[in-house]
Amino acid sequence: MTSSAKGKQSDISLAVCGYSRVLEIISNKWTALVIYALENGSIRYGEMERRIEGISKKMLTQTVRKLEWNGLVQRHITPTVPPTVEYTLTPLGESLLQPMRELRQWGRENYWHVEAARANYDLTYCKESQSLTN
Amino acid sequence: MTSSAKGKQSDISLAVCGYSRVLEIISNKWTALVIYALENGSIRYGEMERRIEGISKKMLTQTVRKLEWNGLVQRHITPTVPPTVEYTLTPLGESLLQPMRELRQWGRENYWHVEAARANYDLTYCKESQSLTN
DNA sequence: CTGAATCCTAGAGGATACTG
DNA sequence: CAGTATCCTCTAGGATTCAG
Repeated sequence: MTSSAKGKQSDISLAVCGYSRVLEIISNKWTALVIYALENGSIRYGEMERRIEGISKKMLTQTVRKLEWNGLVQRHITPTVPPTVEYTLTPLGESLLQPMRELRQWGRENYWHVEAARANYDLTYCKESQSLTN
Repeated sequence: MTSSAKGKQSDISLAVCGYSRVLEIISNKWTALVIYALENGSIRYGEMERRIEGISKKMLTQTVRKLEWNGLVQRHITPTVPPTVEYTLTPLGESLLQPMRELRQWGRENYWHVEAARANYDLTYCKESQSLTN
């Protein structure tokens, strides 16, 4: 529609695309897992660290800070000694849960198709192992 | 539920999480835009290049190849001179459109909230400019 | 027209040590 | 407990050139 008559130029742009805006927010390595950990309610820093396999303090803090910066997560400090810090999804963050759940659902249902396609591609074009796999 | 009685150990894992599996597929810089370009049917290489603002041949080819590898896109070559190459979403690729549209919709509706949250965060914690913005 | 091959840089992310 | 601060590696992605 945009390119109906004359204007055949680029109509798809990183800066404008809604996909890209969301991906800019959730496409980091650990972001989805942190949201995942928060989807059932508030949780403390240490428990997130324990629940998310393989995450380091640095990456956890960095991820959770960016989420807070984006307004998806609320950080609440109780000034005890030692400190107690609770993280919670904001309403904005919760509104993202539904679309993300659908994505997760797609992954659960279809990932085996993806793996099959990869195996087939490699077999077809590479004969033996590797290619895009390694 | 998984960690009800005793097992308080990590129950969220990159290797298993459905989110992460999907993100592994669509979280590259140009992937979403390429799928976007394909959502209304087959399209040729050159037209994708023209429609997607700022993409280079290298990245277009790389992105589209990975999509093909994952079974989301079908590549069809007509051996004319010069060659004609058509790209089309496979049924698997089309099945991803719905969840992605919801993500895009979320972005369109809520991105301004995100920007507002960022501005507020920066104002609160940094007084002046930069922080995570730069 | 549709790529492949090189070279290069910025930044994401890991390992480790230290702290209020 | 909940982080900071450094240092270092690795690779996604850009620029450019060549080719069937």
